[in-house]
Amino acid sequence: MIARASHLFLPTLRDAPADAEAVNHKLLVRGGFVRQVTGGVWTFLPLGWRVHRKIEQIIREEMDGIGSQEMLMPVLTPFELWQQTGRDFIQEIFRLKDRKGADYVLPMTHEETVTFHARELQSYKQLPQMLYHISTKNRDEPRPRAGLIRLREFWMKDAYSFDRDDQALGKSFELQRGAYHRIFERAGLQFSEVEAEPGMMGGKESFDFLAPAGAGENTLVTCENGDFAADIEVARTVARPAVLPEALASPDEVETPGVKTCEALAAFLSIDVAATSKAMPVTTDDGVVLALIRGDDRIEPAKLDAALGMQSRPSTDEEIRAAFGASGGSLGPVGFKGRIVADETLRDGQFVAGANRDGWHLRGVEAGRDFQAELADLRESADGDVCPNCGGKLTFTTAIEVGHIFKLGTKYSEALGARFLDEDGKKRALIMGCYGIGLARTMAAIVEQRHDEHGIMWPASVAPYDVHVVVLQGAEQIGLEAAEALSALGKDVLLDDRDQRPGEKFADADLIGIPVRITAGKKSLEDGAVDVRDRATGEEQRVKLADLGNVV
RNA sequence: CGGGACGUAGCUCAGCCUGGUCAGAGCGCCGCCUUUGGGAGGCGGAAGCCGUCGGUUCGAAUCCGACCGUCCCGACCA
Repeated sequence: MIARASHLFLPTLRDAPADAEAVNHKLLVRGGFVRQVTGGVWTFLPLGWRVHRKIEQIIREEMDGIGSQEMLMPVLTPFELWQQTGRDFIQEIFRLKDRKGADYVLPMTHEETVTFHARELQSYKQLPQMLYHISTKNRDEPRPRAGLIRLREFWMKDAYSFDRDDQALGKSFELQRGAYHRIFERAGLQFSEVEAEPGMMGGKESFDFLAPAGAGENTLVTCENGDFAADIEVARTVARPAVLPEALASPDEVETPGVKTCEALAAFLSIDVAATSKAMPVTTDDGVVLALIRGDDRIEPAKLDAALGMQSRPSTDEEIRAAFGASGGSLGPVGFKGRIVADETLRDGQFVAGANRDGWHLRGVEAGRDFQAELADLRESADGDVCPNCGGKLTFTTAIEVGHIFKLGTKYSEALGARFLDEDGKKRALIMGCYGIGLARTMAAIVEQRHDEHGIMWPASVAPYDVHVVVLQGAEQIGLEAAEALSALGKDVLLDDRDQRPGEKFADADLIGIPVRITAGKKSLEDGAVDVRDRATGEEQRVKLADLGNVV
């Protein structure tokens, strides 16, 4: 196939839009792949849609390859289904009414709908089943951002597995996991599979596929020795040991006028900051809870909520006053009547803590002796932590969550009554798993990972065209012949036949990032040949038309 | 939803502080000429309700207010 650039809607730009910051945003807009219609809502222009469809096709092939069956579920969904599963409270769901006043949602995921259909599975003999579809999702995002990374409308591949028991679910899960690795490898993406938070999905086990990128919403923690990778929200890494002062037989009150932070406290007492403790009061549905971490740490909210088993938010000044009788800066666990959750780093040893009296602290406070607390991993992994498996050095990388797989269990099947008869004649709820991939995010991640100062460098597997033939003046004939020869070999060819200056054509070619560029110009014409250039390496060689098939 | 920045031509921006030839530039676009292996050059041209509404003023892109929108940080987040 040959596409003539002179006829395409391919609006490349010399400048990036002023409000673009993320690399994927700048390059995809400049290259004429996408345009924003409004916040978080984008059109894929012809070139961008070709890439999107390439990614889609890779996913489709790998899904089909593990026996997952493609179908298509509607976007417009009765709200009633979401009420039945108890997800009607989620803020991000787009809601609308029809003219009769009936409620609908534009869902961000299709558990409800697919489970609605799964009610037709009635016997263990029909299991296992894996169903998927690739289609539009909507989320009423409070803040879309970073180009194609956080959108209000996007395409997703979501697959769902239905099994009779946990063991069978394990098998489905492994099939999906394998397919995910193949999909991202084929898409030319560098990624890590990590343990993750299930979030609003519910369920027990979940893994994220994180692609390191210059822009992204996740932080990937990896060990230099390759034996550890986790999202920072769940990373259990090892903190540096604290230098603790001599132990005291009981807590000792010390006046600390004007000391409000742990750093100031440590300096005032001439001790290691890690020998202090930081009190973080949070408010939950059950009232104020004290979260306690080491003075040099920050709290990881996702871990805290997981430890609490409920959502929390920082307490207000009034709530703190009422609960502690003191203000922030002098809070501590000793004498606090409510629930206390302390980080594991505070399990052993004595720490300095607030005295719940403005301007005073306690030295020699010991968990278990001076206060009772639940111990949990609450701290955010920090620079200087080491690998929990081997003690190796850790690196922290911004990453894009391109995929995620969950073991859901029976949450949706029970809520919607999707049951089957097992061999023993008993009715059981289907055991479900769900598996998602964000298409536009994957595309954005590829751009983030594979670009240089001139533009994108698509891997061949997802490039919008296989070859970019740049025709310069005086070489129109051989350029067309080259394009036709490649087309006859089954290649998709973008033929730049525009009446533009060479520099402009080359710059556009670099920007668009098709892996192979062929230049037909007077220089090569003298040899009856064309110049074949690798976009990624910049290597160029002169090739006779007859030999093109061996090179491209 | 909190904090910050911004909104002038298709894109990037100047002008605003100090109201009155301020409707401007570069790139892009259209026509002609010239040029052709890394965004050349010349001549001519089209193009903006200065985000919207309201207020102040003899007069508003410019000052004030409200609203809308976009981006960034945070909150939030399959």
